[in-house]
Amino acid sequence: MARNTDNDRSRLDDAARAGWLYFIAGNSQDEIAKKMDISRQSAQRLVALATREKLVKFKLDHPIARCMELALRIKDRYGLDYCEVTLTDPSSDDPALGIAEVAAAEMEKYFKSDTPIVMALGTGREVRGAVDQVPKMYCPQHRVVSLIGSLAPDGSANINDPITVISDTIHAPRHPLAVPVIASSIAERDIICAQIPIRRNIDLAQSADIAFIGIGELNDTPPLLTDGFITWKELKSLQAAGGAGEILGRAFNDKGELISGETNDRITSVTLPQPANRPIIGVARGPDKLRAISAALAGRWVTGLITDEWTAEALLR
Amino acid sequence: MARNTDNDRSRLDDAARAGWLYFIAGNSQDEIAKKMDISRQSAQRLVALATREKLVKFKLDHPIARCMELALRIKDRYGLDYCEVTLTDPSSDDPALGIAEVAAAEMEKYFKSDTPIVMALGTGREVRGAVDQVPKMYCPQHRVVSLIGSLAPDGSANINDPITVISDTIHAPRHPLAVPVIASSIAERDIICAQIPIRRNIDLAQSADIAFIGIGELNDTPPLLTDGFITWKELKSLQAAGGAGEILGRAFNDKGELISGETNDRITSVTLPQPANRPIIGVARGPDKLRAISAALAGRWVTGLITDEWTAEALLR
DNA sequence: TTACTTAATGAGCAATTATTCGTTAACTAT
DNA sequence: ATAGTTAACGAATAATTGCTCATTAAGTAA
Repeated sequence: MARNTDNDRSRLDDAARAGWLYFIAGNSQDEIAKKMDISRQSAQRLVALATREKLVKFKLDHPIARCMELALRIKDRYGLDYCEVTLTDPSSDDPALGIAEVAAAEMEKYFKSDTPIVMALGTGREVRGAVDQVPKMYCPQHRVVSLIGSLAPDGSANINDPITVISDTIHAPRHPLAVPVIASSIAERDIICAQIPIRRNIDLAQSADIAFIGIGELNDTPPLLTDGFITWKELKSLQAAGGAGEILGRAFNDKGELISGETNDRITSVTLPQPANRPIIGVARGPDKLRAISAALAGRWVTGLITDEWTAEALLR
Repeated sequence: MARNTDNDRSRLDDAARAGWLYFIAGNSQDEIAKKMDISRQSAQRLVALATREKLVKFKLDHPIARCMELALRIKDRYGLDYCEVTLTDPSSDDPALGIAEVAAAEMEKYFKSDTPIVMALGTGREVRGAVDQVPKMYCPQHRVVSLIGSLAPDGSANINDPITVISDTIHAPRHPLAVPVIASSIAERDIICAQIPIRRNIDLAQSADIAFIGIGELNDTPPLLTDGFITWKELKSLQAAGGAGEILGRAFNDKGELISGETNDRITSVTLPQPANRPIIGVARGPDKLRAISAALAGRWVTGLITDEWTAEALLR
């Protein structure tokens, strides 16, 4: 069990202090140990804790020519308003590595605005990774709204919903969508979405000033399946219908056209305009998602893309 | 001699790439070496270059209870609108360590504004350190203006003037004050300051939305002396008149009252309102400056202060 | 071309940092 | 109170990183 929170807090304080001395003041862990009057090992542990808990953030502030060029070409080729390309670590399989940091910086930019905005968020590891990177801020003027249900198939609410996290981070009111992602029938979907509070959130989400969404793959192990939102049979039938990817649970083919029927009819998530007519930023990278991203761009589901070097190069081939 | 710039650029690109793989992707230098197909030592050098050139920025994102509390008490005690307290590295003698990063973040906040602002800057290592930390941005809507002359005693223009640097960093028009810091006589000062272009800049600076200034000490080795702006004799006479510190070259006593006569009459720098009636942030820390900071606060020369834990504690004693 | 200067390189070594493991301390639930 | 569980700790050691130095490559001036 965890000790009391006070203890945790002061330990994090110590970690922050150690991390500061290490990264900003450039001390060795030995020096930190002396200054904080702890053992060298403890100093090491505090520094590790500070990085693990992301108390210390690293930011790369240099325009890498190759990435700039790729971003420009992607924007041009796919008619995007916005594109950001970050580096690739070929050996990492973290689907959010790099792009999460960039997406977080972009989100932060919006939050810094004085005029109130509404930000809509999807789910997925990329969006989740991004909200984790946003620094603590105080902006009660903004609102954050979910684009997709937060109830797991077993009915449990997802406490780690990006909306919950970001709302706590920036101290803004949240509007989660407390509904199952996929209803058991079309009729049920209609009933759920017709409920006044739900309806209101959906309306809010549809009028959001900016949206960040993941783009999901529909190969044999998509999160949709492994998280239990759809069955193996449903996946197979989406694939058979030409499913290339999904956004907010809605599957589309390689041209980016919605697949009709199947689970698509029972999805409760917010319907995005196609082609996108307001800022919708897709956050995705990696070989697994290449086909899905390409299809999403073809279908003009997004107006912006945050991806990595490898994916950008592949998209341009 | 330096090789061509293209070479430098691509080396910095490589450095950024290595730094990214190291700090963000968490690779070891060995792994980086393999991925970039260079030797381990080269990888190490690139990572070092990336940190040295500040391509990778470290940011601490955790409210350290002690610093928050000190900031609150300073604000309260000295009637400031704004105060930020950062950590202290007792063994470092860098006068800007820590506070430069905080000041840079604060500047960035202003620059992120869409509505055009005018930012006025003083000189000194703290302000210089801060502008060095501001990331590249594109904000031609803002203007930056100097509060103090940029001509050294020998008549040479200071290419490393904070105004020049920040103007390049954020791509905003600059308004330097191309005059000697101290004129040789009161009459000369008046003539210099009456020139139309100079006059215009001074007016602009006086209407700035925000100003960041250093606070200088008047002990036996102040930068004013070592940089040759004033003579040993002038320093002694300022000290004899009770000089406790200086802002923009103007000396004041422990109560923060301007010393009359002496070099103060020949200073060409912009006159700040006393007490300050618009946002003026002082950036200073350290035992050497304690007396000067205390005097500046007493005289209400600033509405905000960025300092460190040690100085904050000392100011509250 | 030749001599000279500067920068980049890799080897070897020193210093620092990370991990593992056994022990102790602190809390929890009975 | 007591057994059980978890976190923190320091020692030892493994791994990584930083530095020095001799050498090579590349550019520069005569």
